[in-house]
Amino acid sequence: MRKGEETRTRILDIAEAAVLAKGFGATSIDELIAEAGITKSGFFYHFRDKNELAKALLERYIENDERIYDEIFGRAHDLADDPLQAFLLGLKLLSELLSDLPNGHPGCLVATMCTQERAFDREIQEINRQAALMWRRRFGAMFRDIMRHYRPREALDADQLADMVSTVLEGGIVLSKALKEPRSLPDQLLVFRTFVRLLFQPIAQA
Amino acid sequence: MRKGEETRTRILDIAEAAVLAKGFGATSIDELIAEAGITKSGFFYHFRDKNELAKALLERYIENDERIYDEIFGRAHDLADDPLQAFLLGLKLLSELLSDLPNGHPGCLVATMCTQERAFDREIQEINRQAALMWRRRFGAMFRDIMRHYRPREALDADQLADMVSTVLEGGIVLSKALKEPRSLPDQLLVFRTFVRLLFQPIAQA
DNA sequence: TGAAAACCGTACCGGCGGTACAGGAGCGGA
DNA sequence: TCCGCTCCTGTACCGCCGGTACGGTTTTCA
Repeated sequence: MRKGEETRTRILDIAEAAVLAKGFGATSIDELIAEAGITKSGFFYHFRDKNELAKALLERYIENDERIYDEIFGRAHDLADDPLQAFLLGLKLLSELLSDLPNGHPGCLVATMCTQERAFDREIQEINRQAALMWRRRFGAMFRDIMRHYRPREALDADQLADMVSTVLEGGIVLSKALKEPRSLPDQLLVFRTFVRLLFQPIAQA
Repeated sequence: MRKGEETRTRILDIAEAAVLAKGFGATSIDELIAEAGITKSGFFYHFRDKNELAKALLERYIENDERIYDEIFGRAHDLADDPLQAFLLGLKLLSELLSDLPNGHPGCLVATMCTQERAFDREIQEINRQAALMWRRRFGAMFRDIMRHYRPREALDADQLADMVSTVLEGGIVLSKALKEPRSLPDQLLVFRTFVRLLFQPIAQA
């Protein structure tokens, strides 16, 4: 029904913000229901327990994440025919999008859930793993496409390069938060972009 | 006194492992004292509250971290005169050290504490920030030294390059955990190493 | 040997995750 | 119109956990 979905979404919205700000353990159900204006029974009507909240939160987060990547790199591929140029443009668009977040990136749920591994069940760990594999497939395909047109100056594995995108994003988020410098994340992404450009730059002749 | 220090260290050892495995919130004091073989009173004799435990944990972790970097890059600088070769060697040594960890990297306390930001007080956030700044200073100095001898193929800021080391390490840890592939972290470090080598590679002439 | 350090034991508090269960408002369809 | 389903509310309760309070005891070192 409509009403139920709306309440459930509201709980997820509130929970996501709280979890990214304070961590999962420090986010209490009492706090969520107070902000959502429902009772404890209402909460447990929607989620069997806190772990199921985590699962729903994670699934929704990953789905949204994928949508953003689809959009950005889709647009990049529309604007540039060449796979390398499209990828470099995508990185730039992503960097700009991250710059425009007023308070910096709110944090990655995948990261928060795997820094607290054993606090969650195996199902969640598996969802997390699949998310990372999806990133690898996505960017791996792009690098393979690039490599069909450009010869890299150094022999690097497409999957490892793909993982580098995730690494820089996750690491950049951590560093931005630690340093309290929101610019670090988009900047790091641009540094990586320079590396990629360098890697596929044709050898200058004459 | 001596005995007190030993008990305190034992608590920290147990806590560190538990926090890295389950997160700070999911680590209970009851659990720690059971494993340490002491009582609750004993715990609170050593630490005023859980936050002070976190602080001690973080400080000890960072200290140890710095010591490892000192050792590895110190050794690299002993083995290679050239600053670039020394840095590249240091990255390789670090990658090898990370490969040799049987169950992969246990996790970075700096990362876990900043993905759970507001669960801790400002003092801890400041310690975290200082740690990230120390990394920047350390690697920034190395890159500046390298740049005095090599002209980079692309104009990149030494501090941003320094941050890239932290980014790759932190991101690699997250990715390794998410994928459950311990090799990812050392591999990512080697990919970064290739990028650095590429960046400072002299332009080939005929 | 004596004082300080390093605990132990016990009792208690409030918050939180979670359970159980009864009941009720609203709403759509037969 | 009333049945039944969704979507909750209200109340009571449980055990774990962080934390406090405080008196007593052992251990250690000067």
